[in-house]
Amino acid sequence: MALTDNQRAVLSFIQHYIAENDVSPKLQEIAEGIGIRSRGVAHRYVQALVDAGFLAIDRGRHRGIRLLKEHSHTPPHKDTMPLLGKIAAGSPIEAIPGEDEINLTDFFGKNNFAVRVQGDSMVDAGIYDGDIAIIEFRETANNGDIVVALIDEQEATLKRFKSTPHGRFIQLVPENRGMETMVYEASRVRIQGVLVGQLRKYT
Amino acid sequence: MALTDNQRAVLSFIQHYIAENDVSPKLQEIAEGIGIRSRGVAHRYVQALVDAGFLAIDRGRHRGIRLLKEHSHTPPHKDTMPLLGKIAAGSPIEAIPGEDEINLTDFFGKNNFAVRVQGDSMVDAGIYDGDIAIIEFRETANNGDIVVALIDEQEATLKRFKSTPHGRFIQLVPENRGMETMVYEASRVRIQGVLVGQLRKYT
DNA sequence: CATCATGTTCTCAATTTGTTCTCGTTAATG
DNA sequence: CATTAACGAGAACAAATTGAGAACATGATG
Repeated sequence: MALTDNQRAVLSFIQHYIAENDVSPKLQEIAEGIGIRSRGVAHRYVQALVDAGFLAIDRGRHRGIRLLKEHSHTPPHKDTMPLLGKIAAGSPIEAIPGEDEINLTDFFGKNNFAVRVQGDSMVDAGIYDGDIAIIEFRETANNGDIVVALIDEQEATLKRFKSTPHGRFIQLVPENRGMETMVYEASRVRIQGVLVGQLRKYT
Repeated sequence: MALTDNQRAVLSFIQHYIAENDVSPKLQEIAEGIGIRSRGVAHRYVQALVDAGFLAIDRGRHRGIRLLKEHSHTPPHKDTMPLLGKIAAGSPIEAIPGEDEINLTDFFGKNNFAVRVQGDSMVDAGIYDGDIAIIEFRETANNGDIVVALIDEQEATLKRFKSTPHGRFIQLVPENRGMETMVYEASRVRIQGVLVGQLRKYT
């Protein structure tokens, strides 16, 4: 039996909600999630999905919806990529399972976030406009690190970090011939993270 | 058995409290922690968590709650990273769950593999020795693509691809002033993949 | 021991949520 | 036109969940 558009929407909403929150949504939330106001209607959809075999419910229980099959549209989402040491000469490349699978957090570490780089101030370090910078949360940096620095609690910028001998001043050095080093009192600069990697995507 | 919203809140509060203070909270503190006033109610939640197997209590003892399983908030293994559009000025950066989580395969695509780049032949394209190149499996390329090419079934190399007008010859162009373009008969060159992205890790 | 703080058990009431209905609207179809 | 299906709103009810606080038992402490 085929599902109606709204039934599919509800199913999808529930799947995403559970993926995100580990618990099922309430009928009220489902209703809002698909843009209606009536709990009763939401219940009707859920019941239809139960009849169709996609869901089960603990009757009466709050948040009592359970997903049944991985009927879902999610093929067991693979999040890794094989890393080949050398491109095998001769034979067509084969991904040897378990060869060495890398993923984002294994490769760069855990306590990180990503930001899209805007501007050309670091081109000479190989960091281009549009690249994604991988930043580790940290509040301190060593001389020579490339950091995300917040200036006057206002402007965030990616620059190479240098501290003057007595630590009174901080230099933020662009890697771009043609741009000039900026110098601030240490109190005006707050380090938000240190560059640990970068991504680039060619389109 | 599934937990109710407040039961989860209490469990989370206890976990955090213990992580912070090394001892379990008293019922009064639990109550305040989740925004209620009644010790009795707090006790009811704790008892429910005991029944569900998350906690144990030394009956009567003050601060007598113990955590059981690492049922806790151990994320199985996170493979994504938050992508921040802009670094929020002012406040410390917070990872907003679901903000925009990227992972390797989402970002670069599916049918890919990774190779460590050896040599400096592409430095002027911003591809450095030691970078990881993300390659999409393909056997054909367009002029201007950066490809992994296998020459004489022997040597694999990363270069920019150009085909001569009639397709008889293939130029493999390094992006490095000081290195020269290589030209081969088309039959000697096999494309193994096209560069779609790259990673760099700073150590 | 005396006292207080804390844990435990209980009842009562309020609120939230799930469930079942009816009603009206719209669109498609014969 | 009559019929049917899908849809949305919302009322009404039952049950789950929640909150307050009294009363008592027991641990902690000087």
